Amino acid sequence: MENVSTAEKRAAAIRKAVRAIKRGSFLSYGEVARRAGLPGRARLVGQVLRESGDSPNLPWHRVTGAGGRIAFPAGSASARRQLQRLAREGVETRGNRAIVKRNAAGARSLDALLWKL
DNA sequence: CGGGTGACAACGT
DNA sequence: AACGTTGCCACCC
Repeated sequence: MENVSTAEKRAAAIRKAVRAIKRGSFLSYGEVARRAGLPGRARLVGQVLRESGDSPNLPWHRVTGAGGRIAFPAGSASARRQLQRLAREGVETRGNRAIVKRNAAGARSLDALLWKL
């Protein structure tokens, strides 16, 4: 049997976490990393998604930057593709970002305050 | 070995 | 909202 490198294991954990994101919702790279057991490895998530390509098996479009920000340059083909897929799942979008739902109390996250959403 | 880079995040100004 | 800095880690010169 071939040796499964730690890199491959981590990639598998990340893809699993991404597949677990429910339709109509989205998570940040950092949150995906945390759920994959790799806290602080947000960049690794991006790297794995990039090399994983666009598989129907992997809902990469449900992974956004912090606060729903789309990681791709606004207007780029990839950004539009991601926004369109999110919108099709019922996620509200505006500009180059997905709108983060606020809780019932109307409280916004600390980051949302920083980003003036 | 050292430095730059990147589908990032958090904090400060 | 816009930058600059730092932390993070895999890769590539």
